[in-house]
Amino acid sequence: MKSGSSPTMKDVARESGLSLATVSKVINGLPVGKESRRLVEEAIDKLGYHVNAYARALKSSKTNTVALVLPSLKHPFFAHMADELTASLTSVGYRSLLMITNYDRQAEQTCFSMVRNNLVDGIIALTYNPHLKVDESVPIVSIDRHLGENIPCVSSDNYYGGELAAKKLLELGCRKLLFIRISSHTPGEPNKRFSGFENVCQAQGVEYEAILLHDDESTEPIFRFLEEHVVGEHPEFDGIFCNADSLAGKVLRFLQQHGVDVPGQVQIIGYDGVPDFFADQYVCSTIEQPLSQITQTAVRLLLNPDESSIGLNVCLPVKYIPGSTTKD
Amino acid sequence: MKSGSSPTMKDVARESGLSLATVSKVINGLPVGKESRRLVEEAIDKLGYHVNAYARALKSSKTNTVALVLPSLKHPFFAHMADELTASLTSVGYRSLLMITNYDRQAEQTCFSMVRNNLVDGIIALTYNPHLKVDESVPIVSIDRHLGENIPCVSSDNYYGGELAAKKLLELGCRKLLFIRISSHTPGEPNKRFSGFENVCQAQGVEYEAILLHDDESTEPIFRFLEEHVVGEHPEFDGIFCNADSLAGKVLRFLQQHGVDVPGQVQIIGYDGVPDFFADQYVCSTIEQPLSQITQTAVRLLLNPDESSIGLNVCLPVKYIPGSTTKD
DNA sequence: AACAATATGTTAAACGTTTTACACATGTTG
DNA sequence: CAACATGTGTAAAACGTTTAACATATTGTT
Repeated sequence: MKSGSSPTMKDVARESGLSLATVSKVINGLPVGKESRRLVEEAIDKLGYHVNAYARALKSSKTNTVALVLPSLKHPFFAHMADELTASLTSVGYRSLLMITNYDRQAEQTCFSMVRNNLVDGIIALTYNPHLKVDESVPIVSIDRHLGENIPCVSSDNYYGGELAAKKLLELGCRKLLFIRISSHTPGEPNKRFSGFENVCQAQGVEYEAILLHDDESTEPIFRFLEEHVVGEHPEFDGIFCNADSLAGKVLRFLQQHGVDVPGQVQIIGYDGVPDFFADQYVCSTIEQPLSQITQTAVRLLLNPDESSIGLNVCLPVKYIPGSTTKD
Repeated sequence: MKSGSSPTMKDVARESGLSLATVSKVINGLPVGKESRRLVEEAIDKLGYHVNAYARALKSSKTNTVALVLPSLKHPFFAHMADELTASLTSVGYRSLLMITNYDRQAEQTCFSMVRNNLVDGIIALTYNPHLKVDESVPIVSIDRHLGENIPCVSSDNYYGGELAAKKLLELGCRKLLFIRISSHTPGEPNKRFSGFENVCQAQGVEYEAILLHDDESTEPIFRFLEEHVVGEHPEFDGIFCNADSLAGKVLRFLQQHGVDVPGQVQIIGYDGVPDFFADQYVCSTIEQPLSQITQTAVRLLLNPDESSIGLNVCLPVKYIPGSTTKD
């Protein structure tokens, strides 16, 4: 073994007096004589041998690495997602290659191209680019968005989540509902939250209004709307559903600063259900996404594509979590 | 090219009628005839060739990948750190291999062993294990902790941060200070926050007390202490310095729930300076760590170890950020 | 005692790059 | 016109594994 560089299987073979193939077998847990195994293991210990992942990947075209393509880690929901995905992957012997896109379509495309045909065994992605060119040569699992006919997608039950929020608000005595939605320009599963919400309102003949904000715009218009229709003695709306806790947090703060009593006059329900790390509690009443289930399912779907028990598209149950912004 | 598998340099060579070596030169931007370059590039486009990162890494022992070893992404500070580290690395053509340790010493060791001698070109780590065996064969940059004589460490100016907090509280009229510290069992740079704090108090002859909580313990004892010495008509302490915003957030909430007027009766300063994502503002008055500088320095230090302008140990300036928990 | 059958090892050819040493024109110089 | 620098391209040997195909030793069966 040349000093400075690390020991290879060849060195182990020489040290143990056995052949390269035998060493390989020991390393990979293939059947090998008891005595030989001992000799090889001793040599490995003595030399401090570690398998070279790159040589192995080259030969076996198996990298044991999965790319995680996420918009940002500044949003706690995505940060938690990355945390749990990595944990899931680690527990089954995989590594995570982290790629952050900053919600940029070009960057998303770059990620998908970079991993083309090598580098990773699969991709778990949460993307927005509607024209994403996906290469079928690498298995992909998408979160919250359909990327193509054959690409598995896992999401929470957004439609039901929307229904649930509307139902809860009505149950809690609200008479006129407001849906505030911040959304990308891309059609994705989360848009179904609105359908569910609308459906309940219409079925129950309840008045409602919905305002939409694109994620590349300022939140100003929303605040102006609130100022005009909610702030004051007699708010026009007494129940607000926001399609993200982060948005709900801002709405809550704005209303509080403008003297609106939450949940007294107006009740608010958000979506996502990531606890606020600092306060160690939920920011507001919310529809909680089953984050652990989502990540675990994504990993399973990616690594066992044939496991027929899970479908191609998985929709996981959401749960209502009462918090400080509703009367329950 | 066999169908199903991806094209290799060999295929490109055949397609372009040139040799393997020439193709390699084109790919790596080495000098090559104009016409040859064109032919090769055409063939690459036509076949959709992508270089195999593993073969390249094997041959050149350069992976263009850096391991990020962090305790968790559930804590926004670390999440932001991962986000920015990845951005920095991406901007210079590197990839991030994400490894989460969950503050577990064994897991930390596993990470350090896994990357041994291959897999990555370097490690950026924030660890707690005091007995971490580090292998000098891979360049390491440590954050907030000295890992060894030759291992660069980058941190914020913790000592000055502690001083600053004490000075500010005194400036704002506090008479008796409380330092609440949550800490791992490992001696690390952040412990200097206390020294700085203590130093100012002693120099100015101000009364103070410090309580310590290990990060594997419940926060109960702290709450009991607060209940006994702070809650009530006449709080014994009128200025509290917490060595983390997350801790400060909990203290703040506890005091508010028990009727203490913050910042009226008691003022609080935290440490870290990560804005609360939901509220879109700082949780409390705080000593802000220069996160971007930390991450950028870590990356520079890792990739240009010889650049003598940066020292082996870098200590970056902190800043006081007034917030809702102090009177300024 | 002869011969399968089985257990255990070995040899050598891949995997897809990079890179050193070399070959061959072509043009330049004394 | 020999001698030589220069510009371009090629051949072939690595890098450290995995794995098929093969060799040899061991055991059991008649």
